[in-house]
Amino acid sequence: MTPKATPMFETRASGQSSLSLVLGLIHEHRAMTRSEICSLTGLSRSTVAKLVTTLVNLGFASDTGAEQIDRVGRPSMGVDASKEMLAISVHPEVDYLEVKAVAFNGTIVHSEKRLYDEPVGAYQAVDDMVQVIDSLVAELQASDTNYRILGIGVIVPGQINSSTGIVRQAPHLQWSEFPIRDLLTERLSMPVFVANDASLGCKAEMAYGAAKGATDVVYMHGTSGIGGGVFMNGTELKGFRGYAGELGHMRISSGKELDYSGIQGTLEALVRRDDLEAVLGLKNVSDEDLEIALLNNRNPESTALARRQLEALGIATANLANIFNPEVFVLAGFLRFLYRFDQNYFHRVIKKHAIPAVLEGMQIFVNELGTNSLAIGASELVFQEAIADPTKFATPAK
Amino acid sequence: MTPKATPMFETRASGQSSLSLVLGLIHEHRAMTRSEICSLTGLSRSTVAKLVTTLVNLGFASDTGAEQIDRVGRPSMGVDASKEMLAISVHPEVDYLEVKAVAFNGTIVHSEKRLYDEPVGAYQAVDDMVQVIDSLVAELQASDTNYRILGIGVIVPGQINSSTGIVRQAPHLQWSEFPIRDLLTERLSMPVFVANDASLGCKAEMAYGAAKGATDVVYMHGTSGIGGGVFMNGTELKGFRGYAGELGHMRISSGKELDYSGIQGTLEALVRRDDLEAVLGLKNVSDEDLEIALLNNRNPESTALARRQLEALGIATANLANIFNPEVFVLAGFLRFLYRFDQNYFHRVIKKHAIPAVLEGMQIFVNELGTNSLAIGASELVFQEAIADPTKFATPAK
DNA sequence: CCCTTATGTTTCCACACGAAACAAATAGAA
DNA sequence: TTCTATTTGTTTCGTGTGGAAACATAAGGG
Repeated sequence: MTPKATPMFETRASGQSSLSLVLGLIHEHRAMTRSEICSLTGLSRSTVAKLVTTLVNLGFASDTGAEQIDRVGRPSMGVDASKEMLAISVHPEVDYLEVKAVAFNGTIVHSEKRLYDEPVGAYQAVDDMVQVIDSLVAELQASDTNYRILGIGVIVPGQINSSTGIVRQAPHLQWSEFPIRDLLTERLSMPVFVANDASLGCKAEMAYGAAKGATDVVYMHGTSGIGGGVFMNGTELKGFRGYAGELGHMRISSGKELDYSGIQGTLEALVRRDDLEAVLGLKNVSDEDLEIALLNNRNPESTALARRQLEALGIATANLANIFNPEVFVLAGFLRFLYRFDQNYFHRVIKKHAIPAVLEGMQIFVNELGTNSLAIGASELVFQEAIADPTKFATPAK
Repeated sequence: MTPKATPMFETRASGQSSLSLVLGLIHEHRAMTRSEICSLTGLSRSTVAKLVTTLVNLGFASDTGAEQIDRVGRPSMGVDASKEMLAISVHPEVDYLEVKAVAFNGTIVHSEKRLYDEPVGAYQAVDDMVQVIDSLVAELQASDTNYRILGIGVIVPGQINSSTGIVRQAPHLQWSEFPIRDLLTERLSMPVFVANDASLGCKAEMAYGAAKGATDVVYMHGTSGIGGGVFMNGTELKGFRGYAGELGHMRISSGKELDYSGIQGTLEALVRRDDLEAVLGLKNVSDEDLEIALLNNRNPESTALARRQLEALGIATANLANIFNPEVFVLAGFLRFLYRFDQNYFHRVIKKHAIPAVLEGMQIFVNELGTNSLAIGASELVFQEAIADPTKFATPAK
């Protein structure tokens, strides 16, 4: 019964300060005027002025001159999100390692890809990451722009516990129980954040893509398996240990087909990219080529298979609609063109299996963001942390 | 592009003020000392003193004398959650209308039940509610204790849009598109909050029952259908329009059995209370009687049926575990004794269909709270609102 | 050139919270 | 009993966040 010294809650900071609020808006809009900030936040002009100047001093934003013409009244002054504050995204895959640098205003400042002929082990991959990032950091610091790096965002194609930063299982990479975050933090001496690839794809689509403006989003990404990301009321569903969103393992049929985890009748077992390749006589082709082949060669076999897969996907989608009542569904990866193959049929299946109430106003989209989507999601991992506590991430400025 | 006058966010109040924080703790603990508040919140003694006195002035708490002996140092002063601040819970069902008054400290101050011989229409039900509540209010105000009523919490056995307060569909009551909240608000001139019964059961179990302390909880309640409630990271999953959590309509089999909504192969179609009654030769018996019959008459037919149902329930649970990665599952209603019938079998089914990571540390419980669980959940609806903004709900005090 | 409108700027004020010094109430030791 | 250590309540004062109001400034329109 001795009173503990450690408080249960952070007294302040739970209340997202106005500084964070404004910084978040600037990041989201990339550029806006002071008066827009006033009307969006409800803060007074005096307060906004103070906040913006501190943000400029911290380096998160830059003051642009008076903008906007053509309206009565004194023109408001513009604020831009910083082009110099960076987050570095790291994406290890079976056959490559991709590293990008994303600025606070969303532009991709740097992008490089190291190809692998054969799979490398987890520790080797970390060595490579460190090497690539170190040389990138050196290069950036040598440049004339005053770049400052806030942290690293790692994109993991597998199950990850985001609070401990340990990769639980990444089947394709063949990593398991790998403490990637701590290893990188130690060797890079920068804040490192780690998340699942589908979750990051969803985050990016919500920020700047198909699900822009929506707060309740379910995202399904088909590669070899089917990964998922779910955001409810604007925040990600993480679950107890951080493994929430394993949508591919949902069982929807009593059939005996096995998925990659050896579980029967799951979505992943019924909707398979390699089956689509096989029926079209293809193997290991790119998404683009598979899309063209599927949409342009409509023969009875491929149509039957696509329909079977669409039915399974539709049942899963209806289930998820009943469970989550999302505003937007986003289909990415090969689900994107499976959907396009016959979207009317897909909608019919959903209508049959979902209760009508949850379908009201629900929208289904395919992903809009292309190759940079994961990098942007990973940068968001870093930036959201910085936005939550701008002063912590303050670099002394030159 | 004209700047809107209405701010997107409430500037303050988004940051749960310390006043709310402390009030929430007092409500949760029912009684605690000032020093406990200090150590739990990390607030300073001076701040806690100020906050507590304002809460006492607002009527949410009462100062008790110095308590706790047997330890060195000046004894800390106690604070009790108010016994006089009330929320009224209203529960319309097919054959009864139940109204209770719950105090801010969790005690049930009043409880009454009006039985119906035959189903009444929605408007008749509202008339009855108003009548019962009006006379209850009169009675409470006549009493010597200085009761103050903060609001009404309505328990709806059906789909409800909690933001608009419109009952979308309540199959048993045969209500549909019924704007119950606005009707009651108008006629009672008190804040009225409305929510689904399963959601309220879950809320109550999380606050004071089987799921106490957990933040990620999935709750399934079996009556005639199967209702669900999901809380992730401490907040309820509502979805876009507020219909999230329709767990009973999850499709888990390709069979042709239909559920109450005419959808095939769903959990609700496979796990049915009336089938259990039928195999035991019963009809319209209470949960208690059905539990006794099921657990004590283990014949081959009932065992086979219960196992089939347990398998379906297990698959559904595994699906939900994959999707949500919850910390705690709570089974209520007839699922409670279906689970008890053979919980080992149930666990085996789950293990077969869920990915191992999500089962780590996951616990399955049956509901602990009894008859007052829904009333407590409904009161929580009102109290949480009051806690979020105590000054708004301040009654002038006598 | 004035008037209206919308914005930036400055000053002052309210409020929430904390730190520090002091007072009070306990248990245990001398 | 008396003194000390310990814990908590109380009071005072300082700090930081944000707002209101008055004023200055930059547009467009007559």
